[in-house]
Amino acid sequence: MTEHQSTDKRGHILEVAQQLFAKNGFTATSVRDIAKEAGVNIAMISYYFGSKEKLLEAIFLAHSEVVGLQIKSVLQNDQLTPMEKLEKLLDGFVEKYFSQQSFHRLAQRMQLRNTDSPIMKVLHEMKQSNLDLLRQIVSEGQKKGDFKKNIDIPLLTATMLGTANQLMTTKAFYKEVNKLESLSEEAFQKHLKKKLSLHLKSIFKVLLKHEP
Amino acid sequence: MTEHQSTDKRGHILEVAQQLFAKNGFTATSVRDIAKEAGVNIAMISYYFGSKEKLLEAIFLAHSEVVGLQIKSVLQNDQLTPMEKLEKLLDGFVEKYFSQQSFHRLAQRMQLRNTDSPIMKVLHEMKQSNLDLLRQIVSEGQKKGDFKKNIDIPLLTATMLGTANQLMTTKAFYKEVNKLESLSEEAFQKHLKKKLSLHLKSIFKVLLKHEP
DNA sequence: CAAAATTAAACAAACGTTTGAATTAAACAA
DNA sequence: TTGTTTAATTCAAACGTTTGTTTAATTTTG
Repeated sequence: MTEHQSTDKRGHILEVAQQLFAKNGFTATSVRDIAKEAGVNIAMISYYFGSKEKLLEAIFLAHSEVVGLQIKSVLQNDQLTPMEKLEKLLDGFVEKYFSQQSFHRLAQRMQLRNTDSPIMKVLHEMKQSNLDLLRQIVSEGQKKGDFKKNIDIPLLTATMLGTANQLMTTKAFYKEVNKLESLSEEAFQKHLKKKLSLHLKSIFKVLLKHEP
Repeated sequence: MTEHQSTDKRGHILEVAQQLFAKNGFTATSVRDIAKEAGVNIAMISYYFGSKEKLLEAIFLAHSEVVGLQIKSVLQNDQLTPMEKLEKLLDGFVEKYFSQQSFHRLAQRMQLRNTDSPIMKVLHEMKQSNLDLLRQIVSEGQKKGDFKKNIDIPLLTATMLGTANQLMTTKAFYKEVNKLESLSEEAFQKHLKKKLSLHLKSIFKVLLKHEP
């Protein structure tokens, strides 16, 4: 999308492949489809990545390198309350999710496979990182007495990611049901992002906070 | 699973195909895979269903026929409170989800496709049915003054189905994180079912009820 | 000039589907 | 019950495509 050929052909193939894999699935996408869409010769996939499977792995490896960076700054540096940190975490999650929609769609597909491969390792790390971060915030909130005890954090993260996934894969349905067809795609995305963010925040708040 | 060959070969193929499609995906599952697993000749798929694609449609059509039956009884006949009806709805959802795991996994895959086909029509009906049912209960609760106004029901259903989907596709992760490896598969499923049910109930309760 | 990048062509393997013959089941008449 | 006929089912084999990958020659780059 940003860079174009000639400068970074490998990166361009990676980007195009991610889009197609996300849209149509790994098996349903042929290397010829990718080559045609990227404007390169078929043999370049083998040349740059070795195989179609390794190309898929390269996509996930590329994403694993940028994981867990912007998060820590939010968590440790500030003197925010646990609840404020939680809000920042959820905002960051939604923001990242929306800016990487095709990757998350692809990740959903790969999760359904449930084989053990370098790909699942990357996904496992991402989930673990989400989990650890939330655990830390919740733990802090519990020590301060702001949050309940006995929080099932894996379930919470399942709701977070699951709601985002479900909303994204059925956004056409959501648009139709809420009669939002008149909105531009951009405006709709913005609307959706805000809705999801508020929704997750209210769920998390209410499940974590003590009854008044 | 229940019936076996000779009596209902068509149904047996349908069942086997659902399992394989759910596990490995539509494109990644060959008609030879299905035929071998079902113990029939390859040509029988064309004979009974016409094509691989029509076989997939037949799976969804079979599920569309059993939709929206047991629900209405829960909703209309009783003199339950809206909150009690909501609990029954969620219990029914979780129960049905767990008893039809492979279908829901397959449905998740098809939802990611987002093409318009008879399959998406069936899925659309199912979502609509869930939505309408919840809408009715919520509306009743609002009239009685038990529930808040301005509930985003599509978002709620996204959380319901999304959480279930996410939990199911990452249940190995959930098992590992919660150190439940010692449990038998059966016991683990039971544990998961109860957890999910309570989790969804508390989310729905707290998002619907007025602040005390 | 050497190394890296790019290409068209070809490869065997796997794919969904069809064919036409062989087998089994059902229907019917005696 | 028989024997005969018709339809439904099952099968191995083959069909034409498409698949991912490789080859070997060519072009571009440093």
